[in-house]
Amino acid sequence: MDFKDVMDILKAKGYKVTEQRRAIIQSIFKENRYVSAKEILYEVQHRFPGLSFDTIYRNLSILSELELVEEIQFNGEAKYKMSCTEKHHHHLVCTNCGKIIVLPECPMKLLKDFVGDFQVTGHRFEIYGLCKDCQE
Amino acid sequence: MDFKDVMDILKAKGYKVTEQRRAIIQSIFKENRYVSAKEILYEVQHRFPGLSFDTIYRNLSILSELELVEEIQFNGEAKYKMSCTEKHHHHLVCTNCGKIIVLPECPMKLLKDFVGDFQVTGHRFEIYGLCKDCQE
DNA sequence: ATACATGCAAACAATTTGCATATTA
DNA sequence: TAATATGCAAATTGTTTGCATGTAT
Repeated sequence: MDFKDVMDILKAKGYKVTEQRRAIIQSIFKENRYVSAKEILYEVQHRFPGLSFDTIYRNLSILSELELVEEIQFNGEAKYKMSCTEKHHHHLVCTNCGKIIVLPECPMKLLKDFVGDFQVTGHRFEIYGLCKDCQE
Repeated sequence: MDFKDVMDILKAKGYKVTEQRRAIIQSIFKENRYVSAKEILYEVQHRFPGLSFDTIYRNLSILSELELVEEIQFNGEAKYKMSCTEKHHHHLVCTNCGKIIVLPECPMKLLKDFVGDFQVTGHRFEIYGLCKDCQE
């Protein structure tokens, strides 16, 4: 899944291709890590000085609805990256810069038998740390 | 670790034992699940009609600092439960009422070899679902 | 032309802070 | 009495919404 695929999905759903939308999505794609609305704004404002948070949030909300982005909370602030479409997997996440590394195993296999009478709707597994560059 | 232990730790750190603090901490203890600041307020306001969010947040912040509570984010809202002191473990969490069940395995054992040059500071593993009572 | 997008300003909700007063040790 | 806590009000931060205008189809 690349930039063009995402835009095609949006088009197919009736959403329009605007300069701002392209810039926002490209900006998220460019980083292989989780970015906040604020980081996206700073990035995109170079080209679109008038661009504001509403537009970013509205676009993030559409992308989220269509599951085209993955969302994570870092102390009360949401950060986003484009969804991976490879098979189900988990991440090692740098808590400083948001950088991610894909983990090779899903731990759910260990736990199939322990959910009791819960109706499982999802799970989250993330390892946090500092990447090489952020270890100062 | 019970209520008295927590109060003793606070006392030892120079924090004072007030009626409100006791009520807040007791209210979190009483529920074996994650509760929000709002839920704590509603609970405790019966006995302390004047009690306000600032006091709850200030207390949660102290408890968090001392790692006496565990925190989780449910769509932008923080929820808390008293820390478990048993050995390291993970939870099955009901996304509707915050109820938790302790899981018997930590998946980190599967993944020791894959962290590369990350300096690991922590990990999170949670299974989400609906508990029996919330499946309507 | 019509529907969807944007930008502005204003609204919101969760959380935090300054300050005067009250309470604990 | 000295240090910490509380309550109030107001500020802050992240996010959302109403509305008029602009732009893509």
